[in-house]
Amino acid sequence: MKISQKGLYALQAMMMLARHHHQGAIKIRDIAYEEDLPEKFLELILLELKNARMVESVRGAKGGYQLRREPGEIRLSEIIRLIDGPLAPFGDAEQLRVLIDRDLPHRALYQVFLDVRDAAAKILEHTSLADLIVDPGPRSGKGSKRQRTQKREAGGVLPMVVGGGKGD
Amino acid sequence: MKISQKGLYALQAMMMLARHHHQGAIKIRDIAYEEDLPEKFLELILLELKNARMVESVRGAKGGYQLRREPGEIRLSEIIRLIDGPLAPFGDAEQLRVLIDRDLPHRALYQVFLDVRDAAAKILEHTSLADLIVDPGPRSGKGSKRQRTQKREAGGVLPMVVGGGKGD
DNA sequence: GATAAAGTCTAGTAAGTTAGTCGTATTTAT
DNA sequence: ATAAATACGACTAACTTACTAGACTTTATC
Repeated sequence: MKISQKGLYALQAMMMLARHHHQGAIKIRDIAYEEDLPEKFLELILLELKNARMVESVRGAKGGYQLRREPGEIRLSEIIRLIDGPLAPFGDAEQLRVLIDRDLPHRALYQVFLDVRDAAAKILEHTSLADLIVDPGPRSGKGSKRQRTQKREAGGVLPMVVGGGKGD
Repeated sequence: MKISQKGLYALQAMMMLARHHHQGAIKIRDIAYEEDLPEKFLELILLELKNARMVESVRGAKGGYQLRREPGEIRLSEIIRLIDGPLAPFGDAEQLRVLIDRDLPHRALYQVFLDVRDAAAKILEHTSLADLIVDPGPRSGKGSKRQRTQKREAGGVLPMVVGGGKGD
């Protein structure tokens, strides 16, 4: 799985919209300005996010974009899959499963690929926009512990050892 | 992290060489034939693997390629990093660490990217060619349990829950 | 020492992807 | 009516990917 520049822009835009959630429609220009993204390109990205029903738009003067769901309900995996495709490092999960049971000599390799995609999916499906936003400004007055979104369906614990390798 | 076609070819070629380890130099044509890879392209790949000192070549008639180390000592992470670059889904680990401490508004996002790369690294650094080979033919007469390479430096257990998500 | 079988190396290239831009049309608040 | 906004199609330069071609070098064998 590779996150493109476009994918990063999408994530940044979504984070920005999450930060300004419930402040009504935000116009492209403001998102572009606040996140320092190329305006015209961002326009295309937002259109895609809209077609995928993650955001909604208000047209005309005073228009703009806003999230369609609560930030806590929007997972990073959704955004990444939309813009950059499957999480697997090669092909997609379905294809890998087929190869694992049909390509005998290479099945162990494909199983490793699938393990990698499962590990990535576990992280990205458990992290929502709400887990990323730093400070929406001095608004809602609850505590501010940073924690990870738990899954509704089939949730397991996740170990998540963090300070692993050193190089890359 | 994305594994390209070229990266897959490299892994297949290395697996083939692991299967035929200690059978002397194997010629490009035989690797290409057995793994069904484009011969001329494979040639370039093997050259890269040679320059990275993972394989060695024997020139001239009766020449070919062979692994420079035992299959159990060659990790998938090495091959993938060589051919397809860093394991991180965006940038590389070093860059992500810099962003995490300098880009305040996005640090949580970059931390997630780093977590994903750490998870991938943990798997790929603990899996060697020896863990992938199916059957070297009826040779060395020991048992044949499939297991994962343990790490020499700073080894920890790895949980590795396997049958995770369903789609991609 | 000629020949043939191998790896080495430099180029080139067609097709696809990425990261955008431009211009126009449409919708809506004032 | 006008101005402010999104919607949408078309285009493009630069880069990357997945190769192929061909000439050169090294070595075993007769």
